[in-house]
Amino acid sequence: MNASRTLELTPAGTACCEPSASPALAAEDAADRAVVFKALADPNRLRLLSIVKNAPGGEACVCDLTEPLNLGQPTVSHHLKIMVDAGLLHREKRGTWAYYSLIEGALDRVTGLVESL
Amino acid sequence: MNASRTLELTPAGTACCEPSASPALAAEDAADRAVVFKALADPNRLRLLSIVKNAPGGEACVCDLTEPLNLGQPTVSHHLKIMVDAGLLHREKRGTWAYYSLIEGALDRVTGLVESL
DNA sequence: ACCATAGATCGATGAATGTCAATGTATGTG
DNA sequence: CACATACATTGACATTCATCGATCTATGGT
Repeated sequence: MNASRTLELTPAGTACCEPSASPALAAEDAADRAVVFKALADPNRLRLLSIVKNAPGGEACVCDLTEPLNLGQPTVSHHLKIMVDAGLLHREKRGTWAYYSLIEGALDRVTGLVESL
Repeated sequence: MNASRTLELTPAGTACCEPSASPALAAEDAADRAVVFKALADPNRLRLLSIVKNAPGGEACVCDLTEPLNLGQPTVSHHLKIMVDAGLLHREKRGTWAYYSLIEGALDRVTGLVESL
């Protein structure tokens, strides 16, 4: 129910003052974008993303990810969830395993967020 | 003395185990990229960046930035410093004022970091 | 039904982060 | 020189975050 770039400016009902236009990103839009960059703002998450993206078949399960990063399983699950919530990764449960894959066009959307600043 | 994308893999002297290659981002490379994404991972910094980028003349001083974001001056200075350290912004002191401007090609370099994952 | 495995979720904890008030440092002006 | 202005730096505080151990929830195999 999200993922729609609203692109609204001056939310119209923010606080009390500053009624006129601001030539910047709207606070809400900035917060939305920050969620995505926050998901990329951790070295281990970048490595996870890299492994998943370049994995054969384009997907990897948690058990494949915990060893190369030398992280505990709960930590890896936590990082993956953050990237799923940010709209970067897709999670598919098959049997006992959970396969994570890069969402189609997600990285292009990130570059769009950068270019449209 | 930084800003050089090293692109080295398997730093060769990390810990003790895992001598073989890992098909992921090297830890050091991931850490370097995370610094840039961390600089973008805050709503107020994104708004600051947006204001600076779209400012007439491509530059803005701190006094122009503290009001539209409703933040204190030390906070704005702090955010700007983070983006300067990340290689996104350039700082030039002219008289009493400090003018911040987007570094040439910085955003393109960011998109490069995303695409080369 | 029992057990093993894969993964998510739940606390806890130490580190990093965003924010501000107070102070410090230049630079310009009288 | 004295004073004001623009900004940086410091210290403090509250919040967020990354990580782990322990536990819970499937799912599969015997």
